[in-house]
Amino acid sequence: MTVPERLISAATELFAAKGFDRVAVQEIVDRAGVTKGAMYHYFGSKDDLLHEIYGSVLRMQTERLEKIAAGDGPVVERLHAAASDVIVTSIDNFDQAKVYFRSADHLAEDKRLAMRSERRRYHERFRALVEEGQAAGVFRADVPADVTVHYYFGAVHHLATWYSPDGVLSAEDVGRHYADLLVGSLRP
Amino acid sequence: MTVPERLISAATELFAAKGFDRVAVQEIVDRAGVTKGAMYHYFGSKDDLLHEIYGSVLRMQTERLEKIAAGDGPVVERLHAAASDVIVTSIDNFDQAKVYFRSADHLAEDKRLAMRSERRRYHERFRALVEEGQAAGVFRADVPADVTVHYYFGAVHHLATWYSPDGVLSAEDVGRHYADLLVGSLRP
DNA sequence: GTTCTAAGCAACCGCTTAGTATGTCGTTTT
DNA sequence: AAAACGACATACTAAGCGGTTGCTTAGAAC
Repeated sequence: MTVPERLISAATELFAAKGFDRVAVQEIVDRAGVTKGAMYHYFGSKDDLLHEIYGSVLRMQTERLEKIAAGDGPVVERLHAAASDVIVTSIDNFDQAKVYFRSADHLAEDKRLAMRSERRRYHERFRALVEEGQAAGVFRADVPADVTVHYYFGAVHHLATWYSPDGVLSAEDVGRHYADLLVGSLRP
Repeated sequence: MTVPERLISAATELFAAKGFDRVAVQEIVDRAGVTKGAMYHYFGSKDDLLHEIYGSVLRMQTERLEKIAAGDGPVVERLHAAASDVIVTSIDNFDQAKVYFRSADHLAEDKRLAMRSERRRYHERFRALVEEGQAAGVFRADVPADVTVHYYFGAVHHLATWYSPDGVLSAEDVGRHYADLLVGSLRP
């Protein structure tokens, strides 16, 4: 691993474990086996590290969602697949996901705005799936799609709080359960 | 308002707006119109303030849940009422709820353990409701009740991130929608 | 083989922070 | 009336923080 990779990796683990504000730059560079000079050579600030982690998760999830949503199966199946996929990939990259889920408001103002628009795009792509099902009459329409999406992603974000990879539930188990609940709640 | 009340109130607003670690004790006492001497007279530490806020929300929610769960209507209605109630009360005390939802891991070790057992009690009371419905055959049983409860409280906690009291949705609207989604997802 | 540059180090700086030690003043107790 | 006490204010400290600044070194370019 190169030095910048080691720094990102160390920062991810530490941010996931203690939260952004509880991690000193010194800890990160210690774990990466370099000094602060090296870190500030590759990254402009501590915020930059967070920004990097945050962005990479968001990009990955967005890509996958768009691919799944653009598939050609019935909308119920596509929504189920998308709902399940976000769980599985979040658990597979659990440290990164934890940082992403819990650190949105630690980003500096300028970077936060940039990220927000990309996050909105993700949200709206998901919402479009729900609305498609509503228009087709296979999903209930008395709950606004927007609310439903917030509802579901609340559940997803909360994974970081309760799920443990050492427990009895595999990532696929949770993904299936969560997707079942979502799709179930949308039955007319 | 007494001085300790003003301190709690100021801390609640600031913690809700910026997060525990981003708030200096000096800011809290400034907003409360006193000095640090006063604060450390009433509270042992900055952590104590958080602990106080955290505990009061938890106590309130637990009390209300137990009252609702112990009612004598059908389990579907009791679960719906409980699910809706937690939303409405969270929004009615939005700053407190925000602090509660987002600050669990900022508590000092000893206080965190104390809180965890009380939170578990809350969680299990809710889970018991779901299991009651499963046993009665009115709820699907292929998703573990435990997972369902985590799922729902994820959605609830996420309120702090997206909901705005100034928007078009009232607390009751959101409460009804969320409860509808939960109960809907549990239909066999 | 000299020059140039990127990579990384060690030391340091200015600032902020939670917490403390002590002082003051009005009220209650004796 | 004296003493004790509760309720704060003032002033301070010790530690930790993110970030900066030269400096050294290793390898590529010519």
